[in-house]
Amino acid sequence: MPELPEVETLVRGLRAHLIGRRIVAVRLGKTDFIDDPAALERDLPGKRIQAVDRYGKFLLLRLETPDVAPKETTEDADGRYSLVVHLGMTGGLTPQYADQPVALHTHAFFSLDDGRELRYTDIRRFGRLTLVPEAALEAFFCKLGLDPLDTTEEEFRRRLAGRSAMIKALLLDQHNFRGMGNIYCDESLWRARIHPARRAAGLASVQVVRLYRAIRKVLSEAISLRGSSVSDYVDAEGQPGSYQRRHRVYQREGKGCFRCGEKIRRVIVAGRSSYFCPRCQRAPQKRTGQTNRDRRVRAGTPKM
DNA sequence: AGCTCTTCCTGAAAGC
DNA sequence: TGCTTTCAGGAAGAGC
Repeated sequence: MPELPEVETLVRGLRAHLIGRRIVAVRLGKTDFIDDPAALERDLPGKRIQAVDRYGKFLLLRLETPDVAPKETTEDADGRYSLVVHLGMTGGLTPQYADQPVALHTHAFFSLDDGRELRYTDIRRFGRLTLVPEAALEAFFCKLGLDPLDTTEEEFRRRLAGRSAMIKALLLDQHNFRGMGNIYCDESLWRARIHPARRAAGLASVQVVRLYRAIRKVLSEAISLRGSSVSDYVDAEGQPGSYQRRHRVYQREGKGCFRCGEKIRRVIVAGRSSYFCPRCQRAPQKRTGQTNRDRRVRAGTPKM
């Protein structure tokens, strides 16, 4: 599933193919995951791809209208849009020659001026395609949290301070940090030796620092290995990544921990399968005879 | 406001 | 063997 390292790898690959290309036609299949299909068909043809960027797990094709007359005074006269793409679980974006066979579940074709077409495939259609005017881009992204690779230790600590939610839920929530999904949360928590169900507010300072470093290490190693291919993720050339070979816990239930040999276990945390080592990552206190009220009081803010 | 659970979708894998 | 059920998960939205 595409998370930060996979989207980053795809973005880097797409740049070589797409920058400077012009979209000449748009064809759509199923459109229930596209915010405004008519807008894509109407506004994309003629636009030139000026840049390809990533924001969290979002991919942006930055577009402009070539040779636009400055005297034109309609609202979108400068033609500055971004096609914003979220790959969801199974989304893929690959440039292909028009005569190459079309993969199943291909729902969007963007014909380019070099005879190729950029194809969007998405088996489960958890992805999203939206055309966002330049002026609305900031608002579109304003709710997203910090990029973990561009965050200081102090900012990271502050973002978790006083939060009573489980640490994994906070890391998965894109409003806190943008880009991490199930794989990289589990891998980072294993590396930091923190159980996914631990409450953020209950973590020791040293643990928070360890987590901060673990996340950055895991994400940057994953980028350098071109991401993890566990289901069907492939890059712009259709090639899989190789970070899945470095996974220490993800989908390793019952296998030995790389640190201590204990059998990796799986529990549901934040509605997700969560893999961890029961010896290296100590579970939070059991609820033995403790009432809900006791727990609320203990998790609350410290007395002044 | 903060937190947690449910829902969407398809195909692979497990269960009977 | 063949059919049915379960599971996987990003993020919006509901509910507490």
